Amino acid sequence: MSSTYTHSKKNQSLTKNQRIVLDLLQNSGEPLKAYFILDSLKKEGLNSPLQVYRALDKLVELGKIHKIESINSFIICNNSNCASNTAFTICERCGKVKEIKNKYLKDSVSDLVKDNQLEITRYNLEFYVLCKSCKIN
Amino acid sequence: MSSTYTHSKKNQSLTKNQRIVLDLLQNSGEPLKAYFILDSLKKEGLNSPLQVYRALDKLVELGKIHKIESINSFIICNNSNCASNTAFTICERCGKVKEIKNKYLKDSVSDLVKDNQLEITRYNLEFYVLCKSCKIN
DNA sequence: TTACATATGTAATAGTATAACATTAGAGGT
DNA sequence: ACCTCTAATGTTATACTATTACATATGTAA
Repeated sequence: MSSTYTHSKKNQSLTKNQRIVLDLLQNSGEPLKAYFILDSLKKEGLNSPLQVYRALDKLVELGKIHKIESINSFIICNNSNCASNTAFTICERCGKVKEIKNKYLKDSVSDLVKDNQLEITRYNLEFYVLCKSCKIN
Repeated sequence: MSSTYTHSKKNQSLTKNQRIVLDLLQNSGEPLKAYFILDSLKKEGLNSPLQVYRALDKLVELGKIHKIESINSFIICNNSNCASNTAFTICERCGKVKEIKNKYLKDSVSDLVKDNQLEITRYNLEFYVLCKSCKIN
């Protein structure tokens, strides 16, 4: 078996471990934790935490997924080309996470931090909210 | 010995554990990790992780310190009244963390997220930068 | 003083992530 | 086809971060 494993058209050039982790996150759409991913993919041949973390690290580096720091979870990227800059809303009540899609966000954000002694290389923004359905109920 | 332990004028009404943890963070000014705090305060009578985490939780709740999620560290609050909203710069090279002081930040930030289906209850913003001295060297 | 909420102390354990090392696979050049 | 280099893998062990559970003590207010 080839290790680039081009079973699906998408996610070519990924290795098998990277692809099955990405597929799981893609199919889920929700933030998943590393050890949950490990449990879910035992049957696919993932045996150790390190295998999961290595795949996750690579996928984060490629911008295909993001880590949501405050909940130690990983989620499929909902944009394109946002390997370094991320912004999420997290519902305080139900925990639902959505990636904020806003191509102008980066510029706005840069304006916020006006200290020209430093340059922003990347950012991670986590907004806690009451989501629509939790607001109603 | 009273458990409110008003040794210093500041930080009155805190318990002993809360006060020694806060004092350490105040004197340090840098982000510290929970187990580092534990080691540092062994001689003051802190014996277990839980004692540290309980003090940290309370201080975060009071807005006296903040947790920097992406580095699992805690830092003294550099503002006032920002129990729920935090913004930091973190140098990619040297790791130095600074809290962003900007009383207009909250309004600006709210404008960024224009989806009126949801309301922001709090936020945590982590900007990775090259700090002044790392930029030069 | 009673009652209640909050904080403490302690031991055990759960959850998250990386170090170290040996091995294998893929991509490019000759 | 072969060599070489880089990246990924597999495995074991361990380090780091945080919470559960339970018994005890303290502070505050009726």
